[in-house]
Amino acid sequence: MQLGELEKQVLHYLWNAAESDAKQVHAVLGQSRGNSLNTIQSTLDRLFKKGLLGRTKQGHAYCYSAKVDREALIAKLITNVTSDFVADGEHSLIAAFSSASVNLNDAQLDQLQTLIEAQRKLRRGS
Amino acid sequence: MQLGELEKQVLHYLWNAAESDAKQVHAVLGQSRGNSLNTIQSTLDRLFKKGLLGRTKQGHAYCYSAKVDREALIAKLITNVTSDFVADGEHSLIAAFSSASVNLNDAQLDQLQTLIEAQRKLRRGS
DNA sequence: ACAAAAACCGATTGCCTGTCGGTTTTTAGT
DNA sequence: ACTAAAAACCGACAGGCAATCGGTTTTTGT
Repeated sequence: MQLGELEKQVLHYLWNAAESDAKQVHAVLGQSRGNSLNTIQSTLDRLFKKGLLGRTKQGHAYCYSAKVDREALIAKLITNVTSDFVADGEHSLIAAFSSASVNLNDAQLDQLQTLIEAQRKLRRGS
Repeated sequence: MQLGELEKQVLHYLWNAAESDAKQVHAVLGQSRGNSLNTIQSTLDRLFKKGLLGRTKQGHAYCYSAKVDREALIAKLITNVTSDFVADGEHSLIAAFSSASVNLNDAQLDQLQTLIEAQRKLRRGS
């Protein structure tokens, strides 16, 4: 699944705003980019069809809201883009880390370790 | 950077084979897919221009070889696909990890921790 | 029922991969 | 150096997807 520039901006917007209809999104994004309301509407519809947004008829217009949060989307994108290169049982993050670890500084290594610990704690808890 | 199906297959091939010219790649991939030699040549050239393959004139023909290994490509793809969603200063791999850590099993967490340790040891050493 | 608002449809553009035919350049052998 | 074959290069077209809207149909509130 490929995301275009406008689609990304819309997602960003909906992660930080309350659920909005096309008009509202257009007021914020479309105005500054010079898009027509229709363009925004198409984009919202495309994102909806991709399953990234949810929508409900709110009186007059559809109200859109993010269906997947930022973290879930990132995870999804990673899986999509790497799935052809990872073997069963392997995880792309591990493969990526083994090649990228050199580029991480000490603080980032610490950060990663902390995240691992947090994840471990989470599992022991449940 | 988007990778097409044939491009992925070529990369897979070159990770497992010695450096090859178009003819050799065609013999293995093109034959079974019904591609012309030209198609393979174009694909090799496009991958070269993307910086994923290296090539040297070997007597008669260009000999192509993978310039980035599988792990590095995975890291690159992850960075590409996530960069629009991570804040400045944040490392995309770390952001990616915090997004996807839930999908790692215990063994994979261990593995990651081992890799971090190895990287740390490396730094203390030099 | 009617006017306004919103949704929907269809067309166009631009970018990228896959696909090759055909032409030019390079190379090896004599 | 000449020539035939091999390889590289060029340009074109199809197919897919995002962006972009104009115009038409449907919905909705009064």
